[in-house]
Amino acid sequence: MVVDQSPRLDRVFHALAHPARRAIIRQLSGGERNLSELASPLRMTFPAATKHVRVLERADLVRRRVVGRQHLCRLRAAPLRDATLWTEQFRRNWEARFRALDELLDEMKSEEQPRSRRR
Amino acid sequence: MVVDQSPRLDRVFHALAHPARRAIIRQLSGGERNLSELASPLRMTFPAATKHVRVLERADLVRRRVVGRQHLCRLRAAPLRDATLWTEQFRRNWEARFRALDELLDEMKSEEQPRSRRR
DNA sequence: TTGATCGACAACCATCTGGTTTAGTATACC
DNA sequence: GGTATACTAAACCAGATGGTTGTCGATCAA
Repeated sequence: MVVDQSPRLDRVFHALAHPARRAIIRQLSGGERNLSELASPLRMTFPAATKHVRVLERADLVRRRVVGRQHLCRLRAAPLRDATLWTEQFRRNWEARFRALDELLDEMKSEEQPRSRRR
Repeated sequence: MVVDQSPRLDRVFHALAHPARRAIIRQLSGGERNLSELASPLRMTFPAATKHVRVLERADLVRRRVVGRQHLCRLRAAPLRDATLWTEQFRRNWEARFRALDELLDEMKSEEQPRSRRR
């Protein structure tokens, strides 16, 4: 494989590369939102905001369902996982430098579920 | 914070969004390479390839040192860590969907260092 | 010193991005 | 019915992106 051809990853990383789209993701991590709710905190017009949502949809980071006149959006976790796994694969070769990351992730894991340690 | 203003993350995710640049990163995960080595497997001209390297440098994913007429590039892990941490922060809200990721990461961790389990 | 190699730089081009404004459709509400 | 609300779609624009070709400088090696 000469070049890492993966249009899916292209779209995911590209979607994450804009602050407005990361802000949308952050909002959606709190649950479903309609387009007006997503657009209002962004410093741009409504059509511009919906374009960003569309970019997130193309990356499959967001799915929408239509309820009446509202378009409710929700976050999809799988592409975030793919992005993480891509970066994580280099940890093998860069272990020393990544040691701090391991500890951070372990902290996050234990903060989030202090009761049930898996494995 | 209205919008997730972080030009550093912008640059990192943008750098990761092109297959040629991911291929360069993959090559560099095997150790230092000069520009010719990085460019040759890519299906494009040399100047195009060096532009991609420059994008990676702007994201601080790559640093170069000049030795004679060769420019040796090496990977920097910190920005990859930042990217991972950004996506990981949503795992709290999407735990069930991310459970599979935890297991995969644990597998990678144990494959890579089967002897010393930290913590 | 000559030639080959490694790389920078500039100019150019097509396409994509990220924003706007304007106009239009469909649903909900009084 | 009439009006506000939620959203789409199209046209337009400036600037960024991703590629090319051509020219040049510096270093290594014979």
